[in-house]
Amino acid sequence: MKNYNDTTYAILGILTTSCRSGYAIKQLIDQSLTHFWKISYGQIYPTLKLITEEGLATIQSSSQPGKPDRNEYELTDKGKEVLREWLEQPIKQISVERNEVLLKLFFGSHQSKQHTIRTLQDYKNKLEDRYATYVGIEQSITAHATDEEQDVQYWLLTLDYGKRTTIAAIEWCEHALLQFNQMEGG
Amino acid sequence: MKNYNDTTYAILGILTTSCRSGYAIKQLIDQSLTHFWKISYGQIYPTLKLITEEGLATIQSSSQPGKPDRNEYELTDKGKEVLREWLEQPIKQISVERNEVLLKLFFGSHQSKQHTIRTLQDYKNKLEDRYATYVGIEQSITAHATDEEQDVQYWLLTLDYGKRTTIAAIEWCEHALLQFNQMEGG
DNA sequence: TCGCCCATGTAAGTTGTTACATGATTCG
DNA sequence: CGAATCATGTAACAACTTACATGGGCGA
Repeated sequence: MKNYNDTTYAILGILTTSCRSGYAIKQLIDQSLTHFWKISYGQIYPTLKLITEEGLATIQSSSQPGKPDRNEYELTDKGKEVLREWLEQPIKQISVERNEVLLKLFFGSHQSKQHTIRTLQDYKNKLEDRYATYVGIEQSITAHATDEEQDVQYWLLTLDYGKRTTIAAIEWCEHALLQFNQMEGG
Repeated sequence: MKNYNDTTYAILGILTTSCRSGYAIKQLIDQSLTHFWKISYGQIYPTLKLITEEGLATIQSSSQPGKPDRNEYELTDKGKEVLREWLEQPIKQISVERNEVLLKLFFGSHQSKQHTIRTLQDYKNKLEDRYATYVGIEQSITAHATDEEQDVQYWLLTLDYGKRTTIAAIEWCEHALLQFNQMEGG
């Protein structure tokens, strides 16, 4: 069985939900996967084309009153099989997340403490915004939890991951800030 | 002042330490920055070339007994200035880390619980390995803490970040596993 | 009419990895 | 002599972003 990249599998997975067009896929990602996956249109449309060419999905044009036509994609049996195979494959090596703040902090001795403190405070604020976003997504998922109930518990679990690791990062910021502020005062 | 990408700044920063050749940069990254930054030779050497062309560093060939010659780079005043400017710039939007496990879990309803449990357990093991790696790096930094003492506290802070967020991820795994195992039993 | 949402798509550019090529020295 | 480490570099490819092009409908 041929291998595709994770972005292709992400799109195959989304096509199992009620989001079936390029535009709808982008919306779902921006609303519900944004904490661990992002895709731009520049990837979505070419990938949908590839998926169709490979026989993993079929395309139907659908017209809706008051809105432009949209191309709706539906997974074929082969497409479902490819998705299932990927799901059952063991995970690859976990990847390193590049972190600009840590990179700057690594070279922090070439900077004033004031600047380091400012960077940390800025990071903490951004993390708190992120946490608030997660709570928002959580609420909107729980609110719309009528139709696809089986998926909801999985979606909430991915959010819980985001919340927990974000809290840990915020606590680290607080700890680091305390350390630098003590230096200042001492 | 011209803008470069973060990888270029990472290399400029490393050139402030005792690592001054492409090979030594790669070693430092693999040993001490590996938890939040990775660069391949395919990027290091072209970037060093760029840095030299831009007048941010000068190059001297240095011969050592018993080893091949190496190109040693040294930051110019302009190079130091560019680094300092970057350090003082406010951080950009914090980026999303792509997570294959979360992506699979998001589509977990298309999979058996056994497979989900296996994926989570596998992930937990990998996270525990990662944690052990961090402790190892921490010990080697503390052990070699004689010369560049001012940098050490910053380096340890970046490791603390890695440790804290990894623990949070491990705890999430345990929580998720508990949830699925209860379903199994109940 | 202007701006916004809906909707699809492409081209150019950036960034990065992998695999390869080369070659010296040291150690077993 | 073979393997490992030290050392530099490039070419091909993969992945992804940004900016642009296009155009219909709707509401203020």
